[in-house]
This record gives sequence, C-alpha cells and structure tokens, in this order.
Amino acid sequence: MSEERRLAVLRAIVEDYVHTREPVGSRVLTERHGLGVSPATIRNDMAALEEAGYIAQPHTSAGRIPTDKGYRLFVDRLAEVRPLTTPQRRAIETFLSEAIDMDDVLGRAGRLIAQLTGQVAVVQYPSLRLAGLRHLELVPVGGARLLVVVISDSGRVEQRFLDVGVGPGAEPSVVAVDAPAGPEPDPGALDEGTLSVLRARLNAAAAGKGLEDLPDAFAHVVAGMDAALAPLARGIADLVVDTLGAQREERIVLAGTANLARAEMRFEQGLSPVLEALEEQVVLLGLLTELASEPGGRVGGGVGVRIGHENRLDGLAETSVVASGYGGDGDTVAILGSIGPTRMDYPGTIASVRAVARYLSRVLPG
Amino acid sequence: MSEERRLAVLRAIVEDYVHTREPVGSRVLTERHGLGVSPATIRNDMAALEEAGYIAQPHTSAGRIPTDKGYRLFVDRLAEVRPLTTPQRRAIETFLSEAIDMDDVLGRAGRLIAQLTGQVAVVQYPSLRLAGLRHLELVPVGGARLLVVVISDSGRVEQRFLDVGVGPGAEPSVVAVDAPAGPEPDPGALDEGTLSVLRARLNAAAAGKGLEDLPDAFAHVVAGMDAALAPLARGIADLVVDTLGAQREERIVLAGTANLARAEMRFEQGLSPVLEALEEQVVLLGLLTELASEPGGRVGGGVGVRIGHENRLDGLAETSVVASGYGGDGDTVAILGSIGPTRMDYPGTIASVRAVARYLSRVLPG
DNA sequence: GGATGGCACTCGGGATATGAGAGTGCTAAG
DNA sequence: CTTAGCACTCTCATATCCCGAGTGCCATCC
Repeated sequence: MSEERRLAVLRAIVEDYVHTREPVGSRVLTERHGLGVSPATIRNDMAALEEAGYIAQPHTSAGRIPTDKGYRLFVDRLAEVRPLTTPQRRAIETFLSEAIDMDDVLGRAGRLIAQLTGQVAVVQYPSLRLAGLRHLELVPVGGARLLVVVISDSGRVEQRFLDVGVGPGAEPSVVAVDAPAGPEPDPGALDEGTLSVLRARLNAAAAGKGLEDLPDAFAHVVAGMDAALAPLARGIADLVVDTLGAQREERIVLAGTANLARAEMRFEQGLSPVLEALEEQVVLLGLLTELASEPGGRVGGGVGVRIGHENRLDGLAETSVVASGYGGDGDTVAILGSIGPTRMDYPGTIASVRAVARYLSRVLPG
Repeated sequence: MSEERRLAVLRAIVEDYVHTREPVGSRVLTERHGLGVSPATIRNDMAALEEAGYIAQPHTSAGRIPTDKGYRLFVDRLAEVRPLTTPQRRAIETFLSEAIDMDDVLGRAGRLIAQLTGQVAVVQYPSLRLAGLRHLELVPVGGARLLVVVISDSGRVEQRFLDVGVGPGAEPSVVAVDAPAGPEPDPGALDEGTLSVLRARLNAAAAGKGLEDLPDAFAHVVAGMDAALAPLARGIADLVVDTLGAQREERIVLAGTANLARAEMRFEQGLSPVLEALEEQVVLLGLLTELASEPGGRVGGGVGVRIGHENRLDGLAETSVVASGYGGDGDTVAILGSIGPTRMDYPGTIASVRAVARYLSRVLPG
C-alpha cells in the first residue's frame, strides 16, 4: 500500500472528476489512467483516502469525488504547473495592449480571465497610491453641487461631489430634492471667479508637496482666506485629503457571469447563493484582500487559492477562488482572480490568473 | 359578447398570470376577479382572444397565458398607472442623495431599480456632453505612456492612454511587451518640463473656446511649436478632440443579476441566453438606445417598453425591457431600465424606472 | 504483506404505468 | 347572449420496477 500510489490515485480522481463531472469509480480509474493495478487494489487505496478525508462518495455505491481537503492536497502537492502556450500569452498581450484607458484595461483583463478559465472573473480597481496631488479641478454642477476632480501624481483620477452651503466633511448631506431642475442663481460661492481663486490657491499650495504635507499646506491657504470663503475651501481641502488618503478602493468589476449558467456548472444549491455572493461587493472584496495577503494557501507566483468552505462566505461554499495580487512595482495594489466550482481546472486557472496579473503589473502605471 | 368585457378578461388573465405564474383557467378567473359571469361565458371570450392572438395555451387543456401581443395591449391600454408610495419615493431620494460621486450615483440607481423591481437593472453612463474643455492634464505613467485626463465644462472626466513615440491618433499601437518593468529613461519628450509646456499651451488655447473651435485653436498651438514637440502635441490634441467629440459612451452597469436565478424567473430556455445577452454590452446598448429614441411603444412619462420578441435579441426573447432616458435638462443623455421576464409587473416596473429616471434627471449635472 | 479475483449487497436513476385534476370545446337550454 | 352539463384531453405527481455501476469484504495468490 505505497504512499505514492495513493497520492497518484487521488490525483487521478481529481483529474478525472474535473474532466467528466461524474463520480469516478475504481474501474474507470484503472482503465483511463495507467495505474497498473487492479480495481480491487484501487478500492483499498480509495478506502484509505476516504478514511483520511480526501475523498467521499455522494451516496453509497457511487464513485468517489474529491473533498475540499482532497482538492487542497491536489493543489498544494499534486498539481503540475501548466504554463500557457506562447500563442495564448501573445493573445493576452495583444488584447490588453489595445486598451484605451484604465477602465478599459481592467475590463479587458476581466473578460480575458473569464474567457481563459470559462469562469467568473473578478478584478479589483487599483487602490489610490499614496501620492502627491497633481491637479485639482473644481466644476460646478447643477444646483448647489460642486464636482471635485483629483488627479494624483500616479495618474489616478477621482471624482467627488461636494454639496456646498453645508458643513465641510466628506459626507455630503441630503440634497434638497425640491430644488427646481437646472442651474439656479448660486446662493453662495459657486461663481466662476471664486472657483478660479480657490483652484489656483489650492493647486499652488499643493505643488510639489507629498501627501503628508498636504493638510498643513491646505490649512495655510484656508487661514489666509476671506471668512466667507474659508468654509468652502476647508470643505474642499478635507475632501481632497480624504480622497487621496483613502487606502482601499471599493470598486470591482465582474466578467463572465454568463459562464455560471453553463451546463458544466451545476451547483448543488443552485446558483442563487453564488450570484448573491458575487453581488456583495464589499464582502467579496474582503475575501480577495484576505486571500492575497495571507501567507498560507498560496501556490507559486503569488497566486492564492481558496477552496470551497475555506471561503467564509456560505454562498461560495461550492466554489473555489483563485486570485493574485497585481501592481506596478512588485507591490500589490489590487487583486484579480477567477471564481468557479471547486471542481475546476486548477492548474489552468492558476496559470491564466497568474499570466494576466503579471502582464497587468508590467503595464500598469507604477 | 361585449368588447369591454373581453378586454377585462385579458387584463384579468395578465394580472393573474403575473401573480401566480401559472396558466389561468376560466374558473379561477371568475372566482378571483369580479367579472360577474360564468366560466362558460369566459371561455367564449377566451376563445375569441386566442383567435385574435392575445392569449395562448401552452398545451391543450391547460389555462391560457398572455402572448407578447397580449402584453402589448395590456401595457398600452389596460395597465393602470400605479405611482410609487410616498415612502418609496422618499427612500429613493435618500438613497441616491447619499452618493459620493457619479459612479456611485449610477451604481446606486442600478441597485435601486434592481431592488424595486426584483429584476435586472441596467444603467448607461451619460454620454459626454458636447461641451468645452475645462482642463487638460498630462501624467506620465510607466514606460512610454502618457495618461491624458480631460475634464469638460459639464463635469465629465475622461482618461485616455497615449503611447508616445508612435504616430498620433486615437488608436495606440501595441506597446512593446518586452520592456522592463518600471519607469525607464524617457526616450523622447516625457520629462516634466516638456509636459508642463504642452499642458500650459494647450489649456491656454482651449480656454473659453467651444468644442467646435477647439481643433483650430489646437492647430495653432501645434503650428507654433518645435518640430520635436509638434507630433506629440498633435497626438494629444487629436486625442482630446476625439474624446470630447465621441458621442456615445459605451459603459453600462448592471445590477441585480442575482435576481435572475430566483425561483420566480424560470425561463423556458434557461438563463444562459439571457446572461449572454446581458454580457453583450454593445448590443444591449444598441437596444436601449433604439428603445429610448423610437416614438412608438412608449407609455407615459417617456418610458419605453419592449416585450419579448419585440427585442431583436434572441437571448431576450423571453424578457421584456422597460427603459427610460434620463438627463439634465430634459434632454436624454443616457438610458436606464429594468429587464425581466415578459411575465412581469409592468405597472410597478414602469413606475420604478420612471421614478429613478426622474430623480436622476433632476440631480445630475446638467 | 500487499495485490487480486470473486461475490453478495446497496442504491440511484431511468422507464413505465396509473390516477387525479384541471381545463377545454361543444351542445342544448334558459 | 349567457349558462349548465358533459365528454374528452392532457399534464403532472406518484408508485413501482429493474438495471447497472460501484462497493466492501473475504479468500486466495505471489
């Protein structure tokens, strides 16, 4: 009862099950994989594997299927890395290099992963790097609202609404819903001249400053201002600092949700829980972050794998997540990955995720 | 065999079927709706309605279900408008007014519609209004790429990558994939000084100009430039004009896809075709545009309804789309809507879509 | 001691039969 | 024009059966 053969049996079970989607019995195991022993022998090994919790049978007298634990062993020790083919790599590079802007890059990355893996892809927007302010633009928009556009040195662009006339702070209060449509005579300080002054002073104050120096620089500007303008200036300054300092970016893009409905993806519980989990972007984001940052459960190349119940989310109990960080200079600024049934092609998925992550890291603004 | 009663029967069939999701027979029709006649009478009416193509029976001796044509008649002439309750309106306003920026507004609008209708929501990003250039920012990003940020007078912000060192034009060519990661010594004209000059001149040239005057203004700048810089300047100028002039914005956001998997939504063909159709954003966008712009097939308040096969998309043959334009000053700048099974609550869906569209129109930068 | 062949046993799932119920169309009468 | 009665049709749910795949165990062999 050699240990190696038992592992070989487990690998064969995983590969066969992933391929056929049906519980695999001792007979087909000996036939389809060159194990060189009889079904009876395999049965003994399978009994041992089941005892150890690596495989299970859906019901008595059916074939065996791998458990989460079995997949885990497979991923950690048995899976052979299967690098992408050169044409595949080339296709990735071509497709991504055609992107027109950042949104497009991430959208394409998602579609790419979805297509390569046949599963759902999830791509997190890169967090705003801690970087200086490159330009601040103020645009008045309908009513008493101001659009504050922040462009950082690293090339990130963020927009925020600011309700004027109310107190400063990042949380705008409820806008008056009864206000007539269209621009109205500005009650306060929204005329172009004022805005120009504000914009010029704030930009000048921020020029060349690092993020840590911004609050002081802005405070100076605010202090040297008319009493009438000071509150507005302070509101803007706070908003900018807040925006630049916000570490995590909450947006993620999904792609390939249609793959969930494909016949290959029969989930026991149906796909409602999965779809619901995918819509809980905040939770999903937490999962990804956790996954990318934990030292354990990772395979080569910075790719992390969470299998079945290892995901805390109930909705993803029947799925596995393969994710990798990506980012400009080797440090992870965001995460992207693929989500599919636990019965997935792990080597292929890992290779695809890694390839796209690497390419993104290379091409993204550092 | 009064005409009104026949229509009443049709209305009752639609309402009952929408409610119970089961073919409705003559008996329950008389019981649940106060029609005041016997089942036999109803049967005669139903025979006539079937003859006219408004209803059909899934198989002999089952109840009747409305056809697309039947729904159409219902929507056009029989549906009673059912305005939202005041608390509902208030919830919409509160939830949307908490949005932090444009992305957030549209995301919230989508989730709102999805939740109100229990269906899939689709929200198109507003097209870039034809407006002047407010500010142009140039940020060098890793390698030979330039990030061009365009802020228009109307508050729209667009970002585009531009590969430098290659010809001008909006289509960047394939970036060299073998380039080492990280910033490299700029081969051409990407140093800060040069960029400052370019930015200053281009911004100055554009100040106060309308969109139509931009090309000329930029051409002047380019003409007065060093031969070394002229190509880059022209590249940027072209990109900006192209970006501002692009009429249609391709992005849309979806929300509530999880609703598709709910038990209430059993589609004959399964949901694969639906999910696939939803992923074809370009086609979907075409559908929405068409829907919002056609004069026919609209009900009150600018809301358009497409029922079943009226959608050209095969994947949406079993679904109806309820959509409305929205936009700042009464003119439609983008579209939003809800997609669900043809057997949907039309009055409720129409009311929800209209309410959100109206609120967005009122609150969005004009 | 591990590998193998034989064998009785279990169980899921497909095919078939059956019956109940809902609904219809038609006809004749009010 | 409406209504009651009636024979007919068809779906769906239930029950039953049977086949085959697969197992566990035991005796045997190398």
